[in-house]
Amino acid sequence: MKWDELEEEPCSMARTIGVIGDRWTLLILRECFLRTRRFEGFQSALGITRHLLAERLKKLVRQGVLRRIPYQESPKRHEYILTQKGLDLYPIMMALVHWGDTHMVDERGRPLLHEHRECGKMFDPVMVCSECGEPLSAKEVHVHPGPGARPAPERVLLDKKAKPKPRRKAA
Amino acid sequence: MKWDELEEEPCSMARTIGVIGDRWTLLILRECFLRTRRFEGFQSALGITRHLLAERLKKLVRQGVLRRIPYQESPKRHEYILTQKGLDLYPIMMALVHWGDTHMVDERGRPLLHEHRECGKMFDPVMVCSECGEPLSAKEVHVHPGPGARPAPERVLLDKKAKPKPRRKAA
DNA sequence: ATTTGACAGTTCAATTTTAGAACTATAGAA
DNA sequence: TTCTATAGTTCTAAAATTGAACTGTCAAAT
Repeated sequence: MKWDELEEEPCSMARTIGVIGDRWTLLILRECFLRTRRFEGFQSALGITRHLLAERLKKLVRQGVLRRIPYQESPKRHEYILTQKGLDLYPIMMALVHWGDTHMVDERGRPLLHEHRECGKMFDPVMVCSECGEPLSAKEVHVHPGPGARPAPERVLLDKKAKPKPRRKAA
Repeated sequence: MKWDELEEEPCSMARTIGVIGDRWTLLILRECFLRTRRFEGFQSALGITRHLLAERLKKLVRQGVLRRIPYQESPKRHEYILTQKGLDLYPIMMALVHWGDTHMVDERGRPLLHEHRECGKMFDPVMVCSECGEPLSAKEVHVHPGPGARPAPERVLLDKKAKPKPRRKAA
């Protein structure tokens, strides 16, 4: 599968993955949220090769996640700043951090704590329903086709083949 | 950077990325949440090469995100089921979908709608503070080192170098 | 006036990953 | 016996990534 194909898929997750779904891009975005703005800053913080960094930054700019803003003339220098589209990635970042905090910490505990300015407390992010405010879990959610739904060709194929499905003696 | 190194980093996000931070793994997990359980199911839904699929499934099992459960003897066949650790990835998945819904839809609209069983309504996921319940945004959150924090070697280096930082004439 | 250093890239060979396709193995069904 | 379904494994070619060096601009230091 080529990368650009992902963005064409009738699936919001696939499209998002097409934009930010690789290791380096996610780490670059982490740095963005930690206030890194310049090429050298990203490079030395991450140890990414300059080649890849240049490429990834270009892509993020092309996608409208970052904006390339001059901060100096002669020689021309630019900073990479999160757009609103980029800032909207925050829940994804926090969700990644929180899962790591929950399932990937060692004896030493969490590397970072997060303080909510509004209430002044250290917090965890919680994902809730926009309608009733209750916390969400996979089992309470049902999926329906939306207006942008299209049958994926392979699925159609599968469905057509969906014969009686012989179940053999269970384990 | 090697993949295993990511899991060693003093950063929950990097560790999470080490486990699920590549295109195919994320797409495989999408299928898991859509109730796909078997090798062929993943393969035909995604069009991933069988080689990579086998590898990714193995890794997810090793990481405790999926469990490999026999559903049939002779020939031995297994299903891949989300563990609790895997189910806990749900907020990440929803955050990815929601960003795509917000920023990557075409004229046709959303490919999928989500219904919350509790309240019966179509919803969007919202990330809120566990302490005060208010929605979160990047600017309201401050980061502090936690018990598991370690100075990254490169950062230390950077800090030492952090000289007055000559600013040249602005743009 | 020349050298040094910071910054933001670009280029290129070597290595690693991924894609695509074919192949293996088991066992029930036709 | 042959066909099909399932779950892989193996192999080569193509693509992506790494590591390291190189380019170019300008300010500051010598």
